[in-house]
Amino acid sequence: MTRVLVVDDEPQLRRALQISLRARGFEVLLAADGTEALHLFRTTQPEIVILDIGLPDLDGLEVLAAIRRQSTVPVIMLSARVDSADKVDALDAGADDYVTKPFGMDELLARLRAAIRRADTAPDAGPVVVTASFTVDLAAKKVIRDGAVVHLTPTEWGMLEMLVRHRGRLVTQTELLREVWGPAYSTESNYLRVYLAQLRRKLEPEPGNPRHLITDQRMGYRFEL
Amino acid sequence: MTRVLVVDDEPQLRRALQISLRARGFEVLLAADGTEALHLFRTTQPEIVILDIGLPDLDGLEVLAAIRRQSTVPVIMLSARVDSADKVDALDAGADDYVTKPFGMDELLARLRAAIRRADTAPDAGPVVVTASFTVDLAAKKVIRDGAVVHLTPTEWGMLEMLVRHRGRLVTQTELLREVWGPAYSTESNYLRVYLAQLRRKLEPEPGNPRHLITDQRMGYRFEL
DNA sequence: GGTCGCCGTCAGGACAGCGTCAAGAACCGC
DNA sequence: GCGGTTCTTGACGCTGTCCTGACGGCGACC
Repeated sequence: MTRVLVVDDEPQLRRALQISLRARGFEVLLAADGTEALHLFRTTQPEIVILDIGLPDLDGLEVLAAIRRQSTVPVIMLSARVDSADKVDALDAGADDYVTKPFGMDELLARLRAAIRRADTAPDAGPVVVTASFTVDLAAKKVIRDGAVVHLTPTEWGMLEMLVRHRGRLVTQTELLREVWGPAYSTESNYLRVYLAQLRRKLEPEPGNPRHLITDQRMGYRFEL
Repeated sequence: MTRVLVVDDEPQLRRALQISLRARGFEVLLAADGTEALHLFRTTQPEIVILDIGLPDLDGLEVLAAIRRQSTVPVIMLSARVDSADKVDALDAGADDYVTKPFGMDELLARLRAAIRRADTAPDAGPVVVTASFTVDLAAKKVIRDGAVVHLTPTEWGMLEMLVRHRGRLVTQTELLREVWGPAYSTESNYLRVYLAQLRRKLEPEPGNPRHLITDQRMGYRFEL
């Protein structure tokens, strides 16, 4: 199901969009301000974003810039202002489309479909997770650090993928074992320790003092951005 | 220089667009009706099209459909009608954007830039992939190296095409087998190894130390530019 | 303060997967 | 039918990956 992130500070409009989009088969994620929007974006990686330009905390264009730094996901801007200069700014900042309020739901949906269609024909548009030290491209199955591709073995990649998909959350040893090595493996004979050390050596700036691949003693491991 | 095809039956608007676009560094091609537009499109292959929806002979949507049958070039529709249904039809028919008359030249130019940027970032638009060592023309099914066409067998081409279409991404052995040999083949009996070696011999400067046709042990293969 | 469990580290052996080669089978155009 | 191209297959050496066991450090708990 296609996930769409809707960012707008008007509760009525949010609800209207939620209902219309859900009826069209979209999975709808709602955010009322820029901070919430960016957090939701990072954690859920939606396929498309509808972004109001006037937000209580951050400017819509700032949110757009932050999204563009880590993704090429289609973004449709909403605005109450018909001013032509605003449109120009938004489109040049990397917006894919610009719709002025009030708008017909039909038109918005059509522009949504057009944006998704364009994104679908572009093969590259993969979800990308960016940290301060490296970038993980889940679709391409590759990691980029200092501009170069870091070579990972299948097991290393399997662990990293599992951790990144659950970024921010704790993943137990048992979960990792079952996911990477298969359901039969549930007791650990230090596979994990060896491979996690390997990942840290390849990815962490200071492998001895990890920032992203965190271990929670006696619980499991955690990936932080 | 970016070529833009402008299709509109109003001479004044045509001239205005021609002047503005030429001042912005575009090469402008003008057509006054649908037939002329399609002819010009086929012969000149412009990078972007601005297409009025109301034309004397063909409907703008028909022209759009004809273009879409042979190209994914960005098309921006113009219309005097603010009717929401028209926008929906145009966008669903494959238009990339929709601008209602009268419009500000700034806005049109911004939408033009946005459309071109999208097309540039979508590798799908350019069916030619260039590397440091050779050039792959996906549309013409040709590979050129050192100025000469490299002869590839159908199977070799199938593998290369699959890899190039997913350039940068990892492609698993199973995916390759299914795509090139058909869905029935899912286990590898060293077809891949033989043909990949063949491709490397024909394309890589150092076949023993490949730069573009990379293998990720136990995972699959990857095409790098 | 000692013991115990958990984690990180290291190095080495086993082995599956990869690259390579060459020869036979299948296919195609003439 | 014939020559040439293309595809398939088997064998073999080698490299990268995986797993293992041993060791040391650290904190928790008794």
